[in-house]
Amino acid sequence: MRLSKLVGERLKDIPSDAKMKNHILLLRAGYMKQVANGIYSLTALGQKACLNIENIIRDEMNSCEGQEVKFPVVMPKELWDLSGRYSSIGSEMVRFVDRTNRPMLLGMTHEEAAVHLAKNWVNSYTQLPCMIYQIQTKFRDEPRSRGGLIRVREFTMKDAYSFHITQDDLEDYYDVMFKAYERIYKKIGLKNVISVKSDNGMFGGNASHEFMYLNPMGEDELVICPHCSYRSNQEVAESKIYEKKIEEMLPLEEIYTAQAKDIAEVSKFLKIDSKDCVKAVVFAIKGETGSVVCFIRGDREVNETKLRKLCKKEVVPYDATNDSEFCAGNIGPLNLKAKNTQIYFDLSLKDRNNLVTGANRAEYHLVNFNIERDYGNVEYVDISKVKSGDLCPICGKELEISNGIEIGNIFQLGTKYSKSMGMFVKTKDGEEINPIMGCYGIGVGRNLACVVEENSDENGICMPLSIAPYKVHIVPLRLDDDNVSSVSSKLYHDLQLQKIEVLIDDREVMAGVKFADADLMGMPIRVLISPRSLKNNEMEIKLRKTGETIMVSTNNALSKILEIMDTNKNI
RNA sequence: CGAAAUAUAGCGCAGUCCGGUAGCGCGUGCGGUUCGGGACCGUAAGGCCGUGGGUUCGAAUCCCACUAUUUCGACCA
Repeated sequence: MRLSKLVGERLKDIPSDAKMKNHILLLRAGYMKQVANGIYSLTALGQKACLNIENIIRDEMNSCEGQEVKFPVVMPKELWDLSGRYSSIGSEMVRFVDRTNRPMLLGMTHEEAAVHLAKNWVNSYTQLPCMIYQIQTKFRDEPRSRGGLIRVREFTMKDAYSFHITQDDLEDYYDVMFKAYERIYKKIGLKNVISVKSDNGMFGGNASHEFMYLNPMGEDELVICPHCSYRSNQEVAESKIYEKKIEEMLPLEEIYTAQAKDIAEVSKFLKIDSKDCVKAVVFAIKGETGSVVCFIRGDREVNETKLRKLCKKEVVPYDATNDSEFCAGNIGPLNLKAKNTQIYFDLSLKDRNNLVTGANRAEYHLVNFNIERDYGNVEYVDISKVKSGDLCPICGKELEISNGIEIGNIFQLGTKYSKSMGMFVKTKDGEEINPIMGCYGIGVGRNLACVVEENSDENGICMPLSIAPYKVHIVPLRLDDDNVSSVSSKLYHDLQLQKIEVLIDDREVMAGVKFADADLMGMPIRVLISPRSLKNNEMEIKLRKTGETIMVSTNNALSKILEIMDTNKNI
């Protein structure tokens, strides 16, 4: 490709909308252009990089006996009614009607399509296990996209679906996919990746893991044990937070606490540790009247995912300030007047006494509150977020919290979809069962964004060889020099004959401009051809990532480039 | 969906307070001098000032509504 013809402008200024490094660089280097909120066009650079990632994924899926298929982007409502997800998924799914007024939707995931495709020709255990996958556009009407390709509404993703007779068989295959994912991240140039236990969310099912690219800008909070293998998404993380503090019970007393409302104010007012306070957190139930009140130790936060699972309702944080049912700022278990309320006590309150809690009366709190003595026996449940310094549920040592970007996930679905959609296979014994399913996703663009996040410097992107849109970037200086012109165009054609993707900077501009653009776009191998080096019949090969420079004779340039590409798969 | 900000040339921005027919830098075309890290000189093109309404002799500027984008929060496989 001739750079002068390459569509997509390179920007000197930082686009004012971009915050994350990958977003800034992909825009500045001309890999993509925003069309609308969370919707981008890719240029040839962006598309080639994505295709390279897709092909790495494709190879790995094929090596796991996957069969590449293609599901439709648009599906009829009835298909999704079978699984119940047409109604259970909210406005992130785009719904519309076709011209005959038939309700349709845009695919945001394809479990239903996968079962629909497989159910009619998979009838016997002899056909299982099998896996089908696709690489295709998904649309999710995200309420808030951000970070360039990190979180978008329209994106390309590989999604795979496997079918099994037994749970053991699924687990074996799950492990095969787990390892394939690890190879994929390594190949595309992402090192800082870990896997964590995750929530099953709208998929339902049993075990699931997310692959996380560790990054402080990541939207997911991860709980990691540095001492053992425990790694979990905060949503489902557990910890030992049990800190007994049992003293002689003192008499319950109502005291004036003025305007002190939140835990920070109350503990400061009373000069006590926030761990000795009972925090009340109120949630509303989506689509229903009534509320959920959680009591938790003052220094801790409620994990909404855990709470949702526990009460089996969609709960959302609720501002009780103007609700006369509650005396906001002074809510406590004792004398709580609110009706139609579920109450939960977090484990963090167990075996602690002489606590401070709201008196359900403005400007008053109770001190020396002892749950069993003053309120009664309660069942303590785990609804707490894990905090840094909590103890690992496996090894008991201190946990750490990190942020990560989800770059892939694998789920054990169980029979949720095969059952609801009536897919049956006959076992060896002639029994008809619903096959057990797994599903496995990777977002292509998000992975590209993470690769750029990890592989860049102050001058621009350092594309890994494996996914670089062009492997070699020829930079001829002084194209008005006949020798430079002919030597560089010969190398250009020779590389093309070798089927190597090559970019040549055929613009008659100053050296600095060419260098800056080459750094920005980030092709891994740069070949500099100039009158100066040609005097010695040489050209200069420079590796973008390491800065390493190799002088090579004109005759040996091609073979040297091939050698570099062969031996430096990791540049 | 809640809070805030922004919207002027391809990109980055000034002009808005205090109304008088739009400017800077980069980029782009042309001519020239340069040219191994974004060089310089000259010259030219490029804007319905987000959209709609209002006030006014006159609106980028004041008022109202809407829309889009961004940030924070809510939400989210």
